[in-house]
Order: sequence, then structure tokens, then C-alpha cells
Amino acid sequence: MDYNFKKIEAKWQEKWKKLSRFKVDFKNVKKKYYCLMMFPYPSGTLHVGHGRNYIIGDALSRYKVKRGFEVFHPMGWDAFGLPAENYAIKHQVHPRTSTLKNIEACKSQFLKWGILYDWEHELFTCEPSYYKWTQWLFLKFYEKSLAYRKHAPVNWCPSCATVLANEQVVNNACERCDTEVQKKELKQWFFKITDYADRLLKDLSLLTHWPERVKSMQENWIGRSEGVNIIFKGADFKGGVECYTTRPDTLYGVTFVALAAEHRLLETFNLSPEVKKFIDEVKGQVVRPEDKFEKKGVFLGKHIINPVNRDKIPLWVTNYAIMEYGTGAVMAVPAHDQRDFEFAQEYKLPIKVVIQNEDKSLREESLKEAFTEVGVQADGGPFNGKKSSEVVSLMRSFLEEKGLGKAQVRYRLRDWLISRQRYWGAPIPIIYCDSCGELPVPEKDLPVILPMDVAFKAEGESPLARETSFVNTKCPQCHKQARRETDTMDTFVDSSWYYLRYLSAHEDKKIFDSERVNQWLPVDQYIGGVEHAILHLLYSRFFTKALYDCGLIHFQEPFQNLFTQGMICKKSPNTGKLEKMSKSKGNVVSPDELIEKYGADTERLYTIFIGPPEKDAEWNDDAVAGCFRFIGRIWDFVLEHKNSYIDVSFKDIKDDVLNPDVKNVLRLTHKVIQDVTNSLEDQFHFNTAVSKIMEYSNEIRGLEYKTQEDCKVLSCALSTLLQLLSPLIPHVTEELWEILGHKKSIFETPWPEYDKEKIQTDTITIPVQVNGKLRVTLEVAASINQEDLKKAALEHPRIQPFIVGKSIKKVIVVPKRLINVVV
RNA sequence: GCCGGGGUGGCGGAACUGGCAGACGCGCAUGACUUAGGAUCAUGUGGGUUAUCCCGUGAAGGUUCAAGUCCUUUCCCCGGCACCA
Repeated sequence: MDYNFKKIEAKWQEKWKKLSRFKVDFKNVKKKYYCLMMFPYPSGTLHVGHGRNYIIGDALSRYKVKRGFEVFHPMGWDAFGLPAENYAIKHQVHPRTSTLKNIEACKSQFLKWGILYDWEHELFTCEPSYYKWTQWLFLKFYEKSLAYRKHAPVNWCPSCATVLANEQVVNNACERCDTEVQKKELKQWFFKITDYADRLLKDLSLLTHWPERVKSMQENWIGRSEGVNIIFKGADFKGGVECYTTRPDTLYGVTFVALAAEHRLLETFNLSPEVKKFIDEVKGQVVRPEDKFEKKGVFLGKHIINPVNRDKIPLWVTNYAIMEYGTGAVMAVPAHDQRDFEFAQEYKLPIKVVIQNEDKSLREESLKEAFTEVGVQADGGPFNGKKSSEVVSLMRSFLEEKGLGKAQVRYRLRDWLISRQRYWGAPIPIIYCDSCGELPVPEKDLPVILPMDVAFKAEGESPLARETSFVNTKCPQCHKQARRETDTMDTFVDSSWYYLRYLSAHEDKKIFDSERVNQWLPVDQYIGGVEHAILHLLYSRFFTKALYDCGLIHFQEPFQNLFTQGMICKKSPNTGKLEKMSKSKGNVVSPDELIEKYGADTERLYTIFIGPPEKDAEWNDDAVAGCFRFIGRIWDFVLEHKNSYIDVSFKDIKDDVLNPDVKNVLRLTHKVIQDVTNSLEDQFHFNTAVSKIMEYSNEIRGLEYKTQEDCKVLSCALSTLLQLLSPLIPHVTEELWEILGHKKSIFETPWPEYDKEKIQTDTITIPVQVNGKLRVTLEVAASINQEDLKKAALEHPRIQPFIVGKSIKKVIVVPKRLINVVV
């Protein structure tokens, strides 16, 4: 075997650069295919786990090229952001320098993997030519009141020295560095994503080709709930309390109201020292414990009136009612809410059953836990006897009619905090003037350039604030001295619209060419990691909807099909556990070493064959060798027969003169085309496509091809084999294609076509079951009629013993499938 | 607790609208070629077994001529949300 992968791969990587078939022609929109990878954060060297994403994308776009699509497969760099800045601080370099260096390293890695991008449309989010338009979008949002500044409690990461968006806080810690976040009251810039909560939720149903997992995560994050705000008047104080509930059917069972410690009403009361002490304690709990904690509260000495039955209800302040949800006041129904139940038991508060179970056995005095299921209304109110689930909406309308409450839809989603007190990001284009106030930077003055020569160490306020030459500017309105906003934007703003910019990456007069964008989007296939399920994917959907509302684009969802590939894991020598590849875990497999030993095609094949691409997979060095062997066998097989190869197609073969074995090869060839095509078309079954090709190659390699006609079949088989493998292992297939005498690149030839008729066989194998158990398989002519088939089965010597002396109840004959004899 | 996904050999995983469970690969075993084998090739490989037999897709029931696949109950694993009222 003289499979010199190094030479072959270098040769073709060079040749492909000149191949126009891999460059997009935007005008050819008839069969367009926009294949988008989540663009990388250039943070250093890539490992084989990263490779999976790009290899899948490359295989897909090469396949689509062969299917005759005009494929747009661009690449760019998510180049602003904290990791680059932190690295720069640590190593005393400018983040731009280190980032550009990393980008070069990534690019050469892509090249070595044989991944083809249309580099003419490359973009860098950290360059003024890009962030000018990020700033322009900010102004657009500002104009539409979608960008605004407010004083609010925000999440502060002390280690990153900046505020974070809600989406970047995981278990009360910074998602990046895992430091516990602090709550701070600060004036910050927000995007009004909550205006889109409803549409972001509803339109998830349009995304039929998104993983359920991702949709469910977004749904949970948006967190819609339908309820009522019910007004309870004070019995012994002025005003009242508004409670939000999703269970108005339990209104008759309210026995107390629980206020959050931060509730405004408390400020209007004359509170005893003990109550004040309690409130301060609860407020002082920096982190409200996530898991079970003891419910506590104090009675305020005040009462309110239940609007439907005039009950006088005590008012409590508790640690389990929270201000951030609903109205910060809970109408507590201990009989039908477990939390209220626990609290009522602790403080000996009354429990009132107003919904009965099926056998009407719920008794207040013997209740062990709250009854939270659907039951029958038993409250003495107007809906008595009705199903409680129906009463929910009946009660809601009833309360609205009487002016006692108001239907409310609430979302968990909060506005997106986009200010960052860090250097390496796009400056927020706002100017503050003492006389004119807050003003947007005029469009003609964009971009607001991020100064390069800055002491960028983060110390709690933006490093830009120390740069007087940046801060000081003229008011665009009155031209007096004014100050610039010094915060930069969250990098997720940059990445929320890059897929639009690819289409006009070098346009400097406008953000993008709307006509072209409308023709080429939505993206036909988006591929990336599931870690972006909420952050990037939700933000991008929001941007698309906002841009739609601005009239800039005609579509409302950016990504038609989403594919989230699984991670590649390996046992860590440090922990002994299976972990995601990372330097700190010591379980990284370097593509360089792998390519050195086996070549890029082997890495590509193994990466695709490792398992279902959407699932996490364990890297196995032995199995890599298996893939290398497979390529070697293909290499030997093609070389062995290259002299018999003739450039023919299926229609040149006279199949009636073939011997059965060779005829079968012809049949299998049609079949493998069908199978592989289906696997690639049908939701990314790349791994089974490889198995099918392996199986096929095992079948055809063992035979002898003697006659002229045999050689034609062999030639078709060889060409099919290479065609089918070409998107997956492009270098070696190109080389073999050339060795067989072809002048054109294999990627300039179309994907093979199969003939369904030719897949049919003359004889078929029919399993024969007795009482559902397989007893024998029968070789019969495909054209056999049901009666003959049945007869053949019943007379078979291996079936006879099972039926002799027994009465045959029924014989099931499924044409071309099986026979089942029931005795 | 709620929402989503998933449990199949020693391992990664196949199995179309219910129709031969375990494709393909790894590993393992035996053999061949070899001075050698951690290279390559061939053969075998779910378990039990003398078997042409029996058992087998997390568990238990059910529907069906037939269930990994459909229905009911249940256990476990992964992801998301969560004292969310």
C-alpha cells in the first residue's frame, strides 16, 4: 500500500483553492443552500472535538455542491470578548494582536482538515468595518425604544469585573468563570427582548427542524404563565394587596396572604421591631437557597378581605414569597398548594378544602399534603360542582367582569442587559451632554472607534472611562463639551446578526444588501453546539424579529434547520472520568498528531463514523485505526483495478449477460446510492452512511471481474464508491478519481443517481414463522404468488414437524415480507 | 415538582410506515503469512446449550398472527426551568 496521505492532502488542498465550484454566486438563487457554522471564538488551538462541527458542515456542503446547489459556506470570527481580553492582560499583549494570531492558527487548521470556506466573505466582529454596523443596529434599536437605559438590580461578576445578562448567570454564578455573582443596583443599557417574549415563544412551533431539546430550553427560559391579578382590599388599613395567581379556582380557599420582604406595602406600615428585624434578615440573604429551606414568616397584625366571600384574611410577610415573580404577594391556599400547606402547618394557620377529589375524602383535619390535582369545586361559590380545571377560566372571566381582578400573562424572561464594563467590545454609541441629555451618536459619525492604545485592565468601571481622549467629545446637538458612554456591548450582540453580514461582508455604505439577504435567508442549515441553545439562538431570533419590524428583512426566523452536534469526550487521566475534551482535563486529542499519523481523511471519517452526530461520543484511538484501515483497503482496491476501469455509466451495461454475482454487484451499487443518499438527506445520519459504504465495499471487493461486461460493472462500482465517499474523505477520493483517469475534479461531477427498479431482486428471502417464532427462511422467486408461497412454507421439511398433528388456525402471508403460521 | 430527550451484546451503535433484533466498526478468539507482530489477511463472536432447542432490547402488564417499535403503569440516566404562587 502506497497511500501517501500527506502528499495527497497537500496537493488537493492547494488545488481546491482555485476551484470556482466552491465559491458562491449570489445571483444564482434558484437552488440556493446557505450552510452556516456557528462561527468560532478564536481562543487558541482547536482539538478534534471542535473539528466535529466543521467536518460535519464541510461534508454537508460538499454533498450539496454535488447535488447541484449553489452553496454558501462562509466563515468568520467572533473576535471580541472577555477571554481574549483576559488572555491579553495576562500575557501583556494587545487583544487584537493575540486574536488575529489565533485566527491565523484556526485558519490553517481548517485548511489541514480539508474544510472549504468561501473566504471572500470572511468577517471579524472586532474590526470597525463590522462593529460600525453593530453600533448602527444599536441606534436602530434605540430609535425604536428597544434599547434603553435604566437603574436596576443587576448581576455583577467580581472576577470578570463586569455586569452580566441573566442568560449568563448559571446557578447564581458567572457562566464563564464560575464566580458567584453579586446583586448591584446600577444604571445600565438593556435590549427590550421582553417585548418579543410572546412571539419568540409562539414561533418556536414554526421551527419544525430544530431539536426538541433546544426548543424546550427556550420555552422554559421564556417561561410563560397565564393567571389573574386579584385585588384584595385592606380590612384594617387603606389600600390593598394585588396577588398574582394561576389558580383562581382556589380563591375560596385562601386563608392568608404571604408578602415578599421587599413588598412596597410594608413601607407604609408601622412595623414592630421584631417584624423589621425579620424583614431585614430575609432581605439580607444574598442568595436565596435553591434547595429546601425552612419557610418562615411573621404576622403583620393586618388583614385583607377575600373579594368573593368577604373572609377576613391575615397578612404575613414570609421568606418564600419573592418580589421578582408576579406581584410579590401570594394568595396562600394551604389545602391546594404544597408550599402554603407547609407554611400553614408551621404557624397553625387554617386550611380550607375547596376542591374535592374523586371519592370526596379530603378532610381539613386529616390532610397530609396539599391536594394539587384537578378535582371538583366544593367552595360554596358560583362554580360549585364543576371541574376545577374549567373553573380556572370561568373564575378568571368572573373576576374580570366584577372588576375584582385582571387576567395577566407573565414571562420569566427579562430584558437583555448588554452593557459591559470591559474594553474589548464595540463601544455603545451614546453621548451624554449636560444640557441636552442622552443622545445617540449621529449615523454619519459611526463607527465610534475603539481606541487601540489603552490601559485595558478592568477595575470595576470600563477602561475606556479613563481615556479622556475617548470620553471627551462634542454634543451632536449643541456642540458643547460632552461625554461618551464608556461601556462596551456584550459580545452576544455581535454574534446576533453576523449571518446577515456574510452576504455583504465588504459593503461599507449599508449594513447589508436587503434584497440579497431576503433571497438567501433563512439559513438552510445551521450547525453548532447545544451550549448556545438559549443565549445566542434566542438573541439571534430576537434580532431577526426586531429587524423584521424595522422593515429591513422579510423573514421572522433566521435559521430554518438547526443541528446541534454532540461533544467529543475522552477519559481524563487526571480524574479517570469521561469528560469533554479540554486542556485542563488533560484529555485533548490534537488534530496535528492525528493528521501526522493517519491524515485528515482518517480523522474526518472517524469523526463522522464515531456515532450519531447529535450525541456525545467517546473518542477511541483503536477505532481511528479501523477507519485508516478502511481507507487503505479502498486505496488498494482501486489501484488493483485501475487498468480495468472504463469511464462508463449504468446505461452502458447489458445486465442480462452478467453472472449472478456480478449482477448482484450492480444491484448493490444502485442500492448503496439509495441508502447513502437517504442517510445524508434524512437528518444527518452520517454515521450510518459510512456503515452502508463499508458494507458495500466488503461485498464488492471479494469478487473477480473477468469479462468486458464485468469490468463495466466494476467501473460503475468504483466510481460510485468514490462519489459517495467524496464529501466525507475528499482528498483521497479526489486522488483516486484522478488515478482512474478523470480530468475534472470529483466535486465538479454530480452525485450519482440510482434506479429503483434495479434494486429489485429476482429471488427474495422470506422468513417463515410458526406462532411468531422464526423457524426457517425461504428463497423464492420475487414473482411468486401468495398461494404458492404459502404452500412452499407449509411443505418445508423444517416447518413440517411444527405443524404435523396440529390444527392450523391461520396463515398470515405478508407479500414480500414474511409468513407466520399459527397453530 | 414541571418541560424535553434517552435506556438494545464486552464497547460505540444499526433496525423503513409493527414483520428475520444486534448491520457497520472497535475489542476479543482462532488460523494464515512472518525472524518477529501492537502490521496485514481469513474465519468466528448476544447469552445458555449436544441441539434444528430455549432465553434475550431497563421492569411489569396489555393490544396483535407478530412488539426494540403501539398502549398502561413503573424504575433509572441526561438536559432545561424552579419555593414561579
